Amino acid sequence: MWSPTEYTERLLNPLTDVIVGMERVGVPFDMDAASDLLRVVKRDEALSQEALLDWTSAVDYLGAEVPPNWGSWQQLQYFLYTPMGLNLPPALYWKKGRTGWVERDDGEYIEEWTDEGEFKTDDVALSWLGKRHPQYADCLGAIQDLRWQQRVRTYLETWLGLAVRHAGPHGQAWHWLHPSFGLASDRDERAGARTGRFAVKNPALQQVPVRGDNYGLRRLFRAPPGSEWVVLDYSQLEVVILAHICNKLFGTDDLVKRCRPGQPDMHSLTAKYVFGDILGDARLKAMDVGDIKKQASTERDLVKAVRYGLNYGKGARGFGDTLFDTKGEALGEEKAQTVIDALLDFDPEIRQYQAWSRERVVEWRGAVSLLGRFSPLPDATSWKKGERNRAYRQFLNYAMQAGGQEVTALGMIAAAPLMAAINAPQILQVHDENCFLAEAGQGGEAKKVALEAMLNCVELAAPLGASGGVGPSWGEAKH
DNA sequence: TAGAACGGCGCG
DNA sequence: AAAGCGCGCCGTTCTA
Repeated sequence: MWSPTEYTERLLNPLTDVIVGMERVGVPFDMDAASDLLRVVKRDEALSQEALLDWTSAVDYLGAEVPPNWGSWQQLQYFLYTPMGLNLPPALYWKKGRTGWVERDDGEYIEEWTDEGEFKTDDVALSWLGKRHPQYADCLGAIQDLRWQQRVRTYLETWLGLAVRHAGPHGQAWHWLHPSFGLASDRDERAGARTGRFAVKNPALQQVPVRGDNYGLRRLFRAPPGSEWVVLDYSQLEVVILAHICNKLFGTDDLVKRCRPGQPDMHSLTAKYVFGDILGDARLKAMDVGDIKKQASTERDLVKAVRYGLNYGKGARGFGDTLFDTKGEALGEEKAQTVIDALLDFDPEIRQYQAWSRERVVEWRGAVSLLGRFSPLPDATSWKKGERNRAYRQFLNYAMQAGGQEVTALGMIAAAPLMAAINAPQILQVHDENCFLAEAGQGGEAKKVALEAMLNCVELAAPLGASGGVGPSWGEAKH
């Protein structure tokens, strides 16, 4: 733990210098490719609109001349459930309204909820409806497509509107985006998150689509001719932090061992254990868990999702609603609890850490980070159970998220002078990922230098891991 | 008519 | 659903 003075001098002040450097250099952006892509997206968007127009006329929008505005969830909801007459989705897709507080027999106050309310129209709900009503699957799919296309168009228009042209660190004229890091530039003066993570705004480059992106948006963030994009990611940084914390608290090293280099992939190992050894044979059969899949993903992805959800306090109720079997039905609380128990049996340290956190959050009414920052959580002693539970979940998360941010910050600080020496400045940070711009042919060397700095910036009980890549753009630099 | 509230969704 | 945490941002609808 560091003193406030140490924290300021060794982390906050030098981090500010790195941030100022990133703001000055900017993020290279391929405007020509973006303009071309914008035309493509607009065309796709028009096709989706056209397909939907057929649907609206086919079902006769209850006599109204005007088709729904697909950007309005209220109008969409009306369209789906009244003119189209789709069956009601299960309870988990309802938006419920709070009616008040009730005192239970044991004196505990809990919130009371009503089933009356509006239907959700988010992506999960639309997918559910599409499965339940195959004859409307195309229509619902077109709505989902249109939403994505509209979103992508908005991204592109925003970036195109913000890009400026000037010479980069290696001398070439190119287009650049200059987001604000940390302290925001608009009316919101918050300096990033309470956990210490900082924000990247105008544009929000920490949210550039990557999962399921069919347009290749990250390829638009392209190094100028004569430069190369270098990216490095910490591997499961928050798990490493958790392993370190457990080692310090309980003297155990089960998680630590699993982070060591040369160990089998953590999530695959866990999946094999949870679905094979633990949920094998009798228990597996009894709960029909052999069919468990999270949409089309693998058991590894499911176990990974459960591990991260658990780390942040997600419970059987939540997992029961967000994990699905192969039939597309929600797993349910009971089966989800079985999966959770299996993972906790595999990693007893997590159970220990959760019990410890339950006590500490009440005692401290706050949480402490790896290097000693304190985050107040006064709700830990609220008379409302929901607020107490939330404070507990925030406590769980704070240790890992704040710790991860501190490690990343120290890595950036350690890398900065070394990268300056080889003319490869940092241009972006996305929580556990650092991007640099190297001179052509120097990407490999730059990657080595940055990796070394990132891995050795702090001494933890569990070893840090990272991997990286070099390429002409952000999208193509991935390993 | 500007701002707040809300749903929805992008990322780690 | 303050039943997984942390953010920013967009469009629609509500409200002062």
